[in-house]
Amino acid sequence: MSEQTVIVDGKKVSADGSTLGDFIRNRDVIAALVEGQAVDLSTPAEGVFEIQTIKGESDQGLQVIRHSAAHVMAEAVQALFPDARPTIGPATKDGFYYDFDREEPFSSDDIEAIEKKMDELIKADNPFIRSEMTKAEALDFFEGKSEPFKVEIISDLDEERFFLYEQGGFIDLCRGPHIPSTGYIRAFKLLSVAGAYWRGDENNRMLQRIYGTAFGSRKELKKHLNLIEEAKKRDHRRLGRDLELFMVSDEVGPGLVIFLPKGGMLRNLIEEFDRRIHLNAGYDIVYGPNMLRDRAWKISGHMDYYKENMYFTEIDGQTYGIKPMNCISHILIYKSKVRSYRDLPLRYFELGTVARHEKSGVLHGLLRVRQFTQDDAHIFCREDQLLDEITGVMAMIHDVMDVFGFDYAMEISTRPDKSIGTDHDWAMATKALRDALDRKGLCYEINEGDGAFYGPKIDVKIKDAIGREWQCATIQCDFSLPERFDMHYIGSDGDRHRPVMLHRVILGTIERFMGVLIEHYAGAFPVWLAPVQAVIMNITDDQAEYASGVADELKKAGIRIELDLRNEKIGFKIREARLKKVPYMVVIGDRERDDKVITVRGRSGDQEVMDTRGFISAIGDQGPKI
RNA sequence: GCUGGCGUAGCUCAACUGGUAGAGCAGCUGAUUUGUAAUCAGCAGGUUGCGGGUUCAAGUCCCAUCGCCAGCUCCA
Repeated sequence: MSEQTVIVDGKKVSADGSTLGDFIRNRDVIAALVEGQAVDLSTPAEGVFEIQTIKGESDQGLQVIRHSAAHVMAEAVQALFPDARPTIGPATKDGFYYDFDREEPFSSDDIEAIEKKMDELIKADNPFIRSEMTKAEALDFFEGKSEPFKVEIISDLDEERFFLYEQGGFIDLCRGPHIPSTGYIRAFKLLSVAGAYWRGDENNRMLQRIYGTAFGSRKELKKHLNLIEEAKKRDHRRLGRDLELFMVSDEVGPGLVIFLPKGGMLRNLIEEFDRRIHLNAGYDIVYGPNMLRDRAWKISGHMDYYKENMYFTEIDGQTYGIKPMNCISHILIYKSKVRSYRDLPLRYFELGTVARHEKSGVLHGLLRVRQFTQDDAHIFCREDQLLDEITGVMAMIHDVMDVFGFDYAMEISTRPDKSIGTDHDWAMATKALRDALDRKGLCYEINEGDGAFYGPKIDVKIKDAIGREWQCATIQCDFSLPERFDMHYIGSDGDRHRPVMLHRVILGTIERFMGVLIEHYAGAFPVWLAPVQAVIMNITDDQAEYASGVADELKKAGIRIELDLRNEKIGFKIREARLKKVPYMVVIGDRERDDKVITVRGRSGDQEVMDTRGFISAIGDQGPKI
């Protein structure tokens, strides 16, 4: 061992050391970056000149801690349940999991026992020791341990060197890096057990996945657990019931939503806004029927590719399919007469209600249902108009998300292996999608090969209360349907040409959008969306008449109000209005009646005395400027 | 659809190892006329999701079915 100097986070550190860890005297540091690569602190220091430290609180550090926690969990499971075969156990966005193959399911008692065992293992502070094997050695080793899943992983990988990590008595195949020793895990919690298919394929065996999370400190962990609790309070299914927005009924069936009066009002406000922006953007409003003869679905290809997801009925010996999409009618509208190149683009908009037979396990409140209404439109244009049209749609999406205050992420999905359309079509359309985003300077991810078989698409995702992402807006190019329905227009050259077709939604579906919206606002909708904008409440019966007069005046001005004349204390009425998240409470006592004014109390508790007219104009100013 | 968990009053939850289904809130009635997050009292509310079975006896145990929840797969 000889003295060596390494630059650690820009500072020179000299030490007699053989590993990177010898140059760091800080238990917050759990790994290091060498030439941009994350490595263990046990990595030999020989030949290393400069490192950056990775601390437990950093995103990268959390990943390392969580991944290591997964290993410790696997060790605990192996110790307690030797029959459980380990498979894989990565870190995730906010935790980790490990999948096991075991006949008997893990019970909540088992989870508790595993957690306890992990505590022991962490206390033991066993070091993570890295070693290396050739492919043959690794295969031999895991075959010897009867771990078929590891053997499968190794066989499928096209690499020669394999790395293993050992801590305590547990050895796992792993690239690393890991924390120096188990004691570096300062705060973790196991959260749930669920099934998961081996390698994510539903044809494979179902494994048991144990979810957990870990943080750099107990405080951070507690914060995270609180966040989950808070998110539960925002759950749109709970708020939907508490605020009397919607319901689902066993008699009606799963995935079928009934909107209650307040939810109906909210929906109506959203739809009115939606129609308005589409009219402004040059769309025509159209309506198609909810069921169409099977002949139409045969032409569209749905009978071949989408039949399992459709509902059918028979009328006069003819088969009809309930529409799972709105395109067919729009195409038929296009084809109802000969189109000239001068007519294009044509934009048909419909709040179209569709029905899809979703698998029972995926239904989720308003976010995943079996009958829903899309704010759907189909744009038919010439190739040279495609970029402008996509740009126009992106602008609408931007404006609408801005109105509601949503952050969103975008993805472009490109040509899949199985697809139709020419190379020219795909290249041209994919370029148009990219150019539209680039033109607006928007960031996006590319999902190679994830497009529809009939064309590339842009997906827009917004987040719900607990960070789950939901697809709302989407723009899809379609080379299939114009072909199948033999659509055309007459060009300036007098020849027939095939139009380009875009499917697009802005809100996506009204149901889902409302679900995300409820969670986004935690039920406290902005004034322009609030089903009830104000509750008028009197203090005693003496002001009932005056309060009714105020209520009439507000109602006449189009303000959505409720009149609370019940024989209850004002504190009780205010409490109720607050629980219902009503934006304004109009309090009327003797003072207000005598002075012919009202006292308006906002959500935050601030109050202002004003006359009715002033209140009306204040509320009227709060809608989006469109 | 798959794996696991769970279904008790409108809502939130009780009911020890099988032994007469309870409470709070909401609702209704009455009293109270009240100034900014819960006034008091009384009443009513259930074939324990639905259907079988075991047992002297089932909310509780078993089977089946419907639904809900978490995750997986799929998807707007």
